[in-house]
Amino acid sequence: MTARRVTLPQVADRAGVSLGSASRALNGNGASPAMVARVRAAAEELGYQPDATGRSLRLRRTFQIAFAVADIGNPVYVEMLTAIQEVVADHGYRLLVATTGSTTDSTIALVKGLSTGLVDGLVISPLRVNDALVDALRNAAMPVVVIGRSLDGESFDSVSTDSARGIGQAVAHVLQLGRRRIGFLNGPLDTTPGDARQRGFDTAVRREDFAADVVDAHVAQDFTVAAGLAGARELLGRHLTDGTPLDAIVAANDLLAIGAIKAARELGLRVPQDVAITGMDDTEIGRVFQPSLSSVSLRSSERGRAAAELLLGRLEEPGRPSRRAFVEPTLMARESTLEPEGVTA
Amino acid sequence: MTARRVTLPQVADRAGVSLGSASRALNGNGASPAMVARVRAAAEELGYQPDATGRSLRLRRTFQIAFAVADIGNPVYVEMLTAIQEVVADHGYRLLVATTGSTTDSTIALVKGLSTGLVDGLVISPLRVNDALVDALRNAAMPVVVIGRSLDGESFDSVSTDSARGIGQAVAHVLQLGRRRIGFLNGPLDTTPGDARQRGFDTAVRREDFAADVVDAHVAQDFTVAAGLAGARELLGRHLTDGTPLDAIVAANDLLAIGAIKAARELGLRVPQDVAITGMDDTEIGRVFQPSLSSVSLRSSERGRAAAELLLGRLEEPGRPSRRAFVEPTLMARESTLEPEGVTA
DNA sequence: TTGAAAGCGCTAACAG
DNA sequence: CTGTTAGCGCTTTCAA
Repeated sequence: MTARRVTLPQVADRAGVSLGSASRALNGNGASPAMVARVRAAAEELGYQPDATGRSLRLRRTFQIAFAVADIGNPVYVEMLTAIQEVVADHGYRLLVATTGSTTDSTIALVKGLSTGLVDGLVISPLRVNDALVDALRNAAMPVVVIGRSLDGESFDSVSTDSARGIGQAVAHVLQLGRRRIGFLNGPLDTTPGDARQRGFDTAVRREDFAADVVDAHVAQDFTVAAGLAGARELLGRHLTDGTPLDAIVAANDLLAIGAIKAARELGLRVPQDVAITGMDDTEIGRVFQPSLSSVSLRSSERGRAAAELLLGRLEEPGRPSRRAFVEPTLMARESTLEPEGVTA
Repeated sequence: MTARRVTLPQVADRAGVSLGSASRALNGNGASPAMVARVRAAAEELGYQPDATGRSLRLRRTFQIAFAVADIGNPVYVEMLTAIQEVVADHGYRLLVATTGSTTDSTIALVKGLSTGLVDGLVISPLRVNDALVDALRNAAMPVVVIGRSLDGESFDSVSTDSARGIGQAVAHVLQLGRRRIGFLNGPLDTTPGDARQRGFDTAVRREDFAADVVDAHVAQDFTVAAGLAGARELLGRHLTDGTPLDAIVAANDLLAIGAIKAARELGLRVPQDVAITGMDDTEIGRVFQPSLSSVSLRSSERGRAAAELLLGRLEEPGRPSRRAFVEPTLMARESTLEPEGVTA
């Protein structure tokens, strides 16, 4: 183990040719068939594996891509990660996982740390954004693709979705089911998704055809099940006591929604009969949950794949104008909003 | 964006000192305070970021480590990934995520591909193992830590657990609850975990105090919810029809167990009243599920952390004898086996 | 087509 | 303490 590696000069020696010829032979540039054969044989014999670092230094490319998110544990990011990994691996790139932390400062530090030539490009999905971060991204030493709000006008390649509209779809869905006392359970408002989803809800409420009698919004501490549980206890609880029990909760993501289902159960409410609950992100955990969770799909895999493809495209053609991919949200109606049986329309 | 990067000679020039001095000043080796100040200032001014590739080539270290698993989407691996990422980031290393695929051949190819000097070490959790893979791992150009079965006697650093024993704990648990018709729902037997867990179940069944009346085992196609659902339908179904309905299912992981709960519901069985169900891995998805899933914790985070620490330790002290970390399985009893209320023991 | 040589950006050994 | 120089492993000019 950890044996001294075989280098190209050694291969050249063994083959009795020059270093340059060995390189050319192995990389399939102008070399005679005989040369190729000799060098290949020598390389094989010695178990030669070209050194990635030497190669990178010379080529000024590392064939590495980084994916940076606040928290890799989040199922949404895992989906993106999987998709990105698949795409870049297919193109001979390797994937570095980086954690931004939850602040813009830590994100900026990360971006700077990555700007050291060790990756050829970066896919980032920042939770919070400010001007300094946009600056850091613009000055980064490599191409950047942003997943999320498309920053800074048109200057970055980006893939976005309209989660505000997604919230609108969820609201429309519960209204259509006849629900009239609607709670919105959001995560922190100073995050990109929290902000967008809040706007989505506010817009939905202002629509002419918004027919609810009771509307209430609550901001949970975080986009997690635990925060959703606590937040929904509060949200559901205050309407139980004031005599306007909510019959629907629209949650800003699946984890919050699952927390809300648990809170509803605790309070003796049936889901969906007493209270319909929707999530967002359409994660595995929601699909598998009992009751299965109605959720607005933001197509995380697709966004990941699109981001990877944008990045690879730019690496091939650095000067091209920036592009923006857009993914439509879609509501997936499941058991957490649909009455179990014989609803006779 | 993608601006030409500032190099150390440029910094040296700007500071009016030699290249060597600039390097020393920045790396905090023997340099006078005045020198350090000048160089720092120049570096700051130019926005100098040392080039990772040049550095790596010279140092023969990349400060990168790789984590390789069959499928990063699996919650267990995500937990490990998160833990590993945390540890290595704390020590200034970066984490590369690699996918082995599900065969030994694809895993071997990956290991060889990683043996090109681009990572300083590898943490791998192989799903399937054979001699060729062990060989490839032994000949890898960098230290390897194996999570899972400790391979090849003592020669690798490894972190393992006793999942066979964990299955024994689950069996003991349901027996203690008075269950006497027990089904075992496993995943593919040609995998390391499938094999170990099967042995665990077989051993449990042969124990003197094994008091069940009915014992049956079923192998699902995969370690997934879908496979668990299909497998449990079959397993539960055949005992419903033959008049020996199972009152407990021990599943080989949480995803299978959740599939089993869904199958039980479909068949009109209450969990845990009619059939108690246990999982393994103690994942978030199981903890959050309704009913919350009794599961044998294999402490994935801890195993990830331990693996990362073993690897970092070896990088500091390459010649040290190989070590093995061991993590005890622990049963976490939850609602999927515990009667809801007032069991008056 | 081949060989010789330069050089990517960096650190460390060697003189002074 | 500082400057000069070599060299990590590789690809790619430049001549022959």
